[in-house]
Amino acid sequence: MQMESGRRSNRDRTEATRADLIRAARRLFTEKSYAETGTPEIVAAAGVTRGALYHHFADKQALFAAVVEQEAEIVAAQVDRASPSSLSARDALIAGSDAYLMAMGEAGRTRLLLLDGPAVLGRATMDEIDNRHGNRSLREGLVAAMRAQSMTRLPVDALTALLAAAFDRAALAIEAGASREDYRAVLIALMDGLSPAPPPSTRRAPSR
Amino acid sequence: MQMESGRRSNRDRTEATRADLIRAARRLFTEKSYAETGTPEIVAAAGVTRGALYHHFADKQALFAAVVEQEAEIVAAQVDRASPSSLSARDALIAGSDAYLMAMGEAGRTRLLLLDGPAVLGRATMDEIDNRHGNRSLREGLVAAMRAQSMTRLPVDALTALLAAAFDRAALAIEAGASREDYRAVLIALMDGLSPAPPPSTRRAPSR
DNA sequence: CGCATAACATACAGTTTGTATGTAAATGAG
DNA sequence: CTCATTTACATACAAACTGTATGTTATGCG
Repeated sequence: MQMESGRRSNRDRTEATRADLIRAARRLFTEKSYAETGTPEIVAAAGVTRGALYHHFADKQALFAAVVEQEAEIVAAQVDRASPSSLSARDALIAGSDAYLMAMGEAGRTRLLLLDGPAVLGRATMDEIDNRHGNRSLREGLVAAMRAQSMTRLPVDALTALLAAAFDRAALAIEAGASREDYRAVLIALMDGLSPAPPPSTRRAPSR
Repeated sequence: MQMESGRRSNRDRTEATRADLIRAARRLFTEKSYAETGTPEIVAAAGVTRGALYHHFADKQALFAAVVEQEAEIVAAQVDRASPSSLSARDALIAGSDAYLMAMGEAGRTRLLLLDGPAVLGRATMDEIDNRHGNRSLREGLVAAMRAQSMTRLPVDALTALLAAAFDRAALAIEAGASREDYRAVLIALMDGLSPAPPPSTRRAPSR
């Protein structure tokens, strides 16, 4: 039986401290904003000192990047889990869309990923993060749809980026109180519009 | 013949000072960023002191809002001028799109309006500004297209917001070095996809 | 066991922001 | 025209924050 906080390896200490810092920073960055959150407040919430922060991260921005990275991973995982390859291309895209909008409902997440992220880290860095996590499944879904259901041939990177931008804005609008159904309908219409063939049962059936 | 800088009315002084501050701030905010630009630097470039700044603006953020407002007006004016009502609904939308992408090519403008703007002022404020200037013509163009060419009936506000978001991301991508033609093609495809009827001469006509 | 290094904590210097206070110029009532 | 009031600034100040430099304690390892 060894003493509480007796002897920990350096790797464990580092991992724990980094996790504490990221957790505290995430909370504050989402509750307030990057600019309104000071490093003194973060380290107080994490139970360490600023020395620890600047030992593990180059600067405040690097800590923010770590938070954003982690958050993007979580969202991407939720989307992937919701759009299994067993679905048709179109159904997978729709399921993924719903999962994305749901995931972005988590409080403060839109500010983190869609407002502060691009402003603090720059669009280039955010694109890199998105392409590594989130956008991958969207892009694959679009490629699949193009092949399978003969979606109009279009530059895939541009299409992915623009649809992702639309999803992002939808998440923002919904959080701001707009109608989720309205935005969902438009998103689906935008995607269906790219298929030359009429989408299955988009015009609502006469019965009803 | 009266002395240079002899006697100026208060209204003139205010107007001139505000204009100087906004011009200097615009330059610095676009060359660097909101966060990296300090008020001492701004007032030095404007040739006044911080006292003048805080006399005319509540805080740094209010000055930034004035800059953003002015910039949004300029962009909206350029778009409106490029899409006269003499054009068909679809042609007007395309002309407006091109004008928007062109206008957003001005150095630093994307950072101002698309990155720092939303982060500093919040999406709600940016939406309000956009709806007052830029988005109005887009929205009207879409309504016209729905009526005239029978674009699919969709919630107009949501459609406007999502297409605007796509335009914004396109401007960002093009500035980052992506192919303008690729993004232009996808934007047009997205809009055309909303029309049940095949768009006029989308498959390029053999003649001409 | 003892030296090198990693993981912190503490102290410090430089900036920045917003405010409070002071001053000169313009405005307007009489 | 005069003078009191308000406006348009300039200057001084307090608080806060960021990054760095330096000091201390705990591991890693030969």
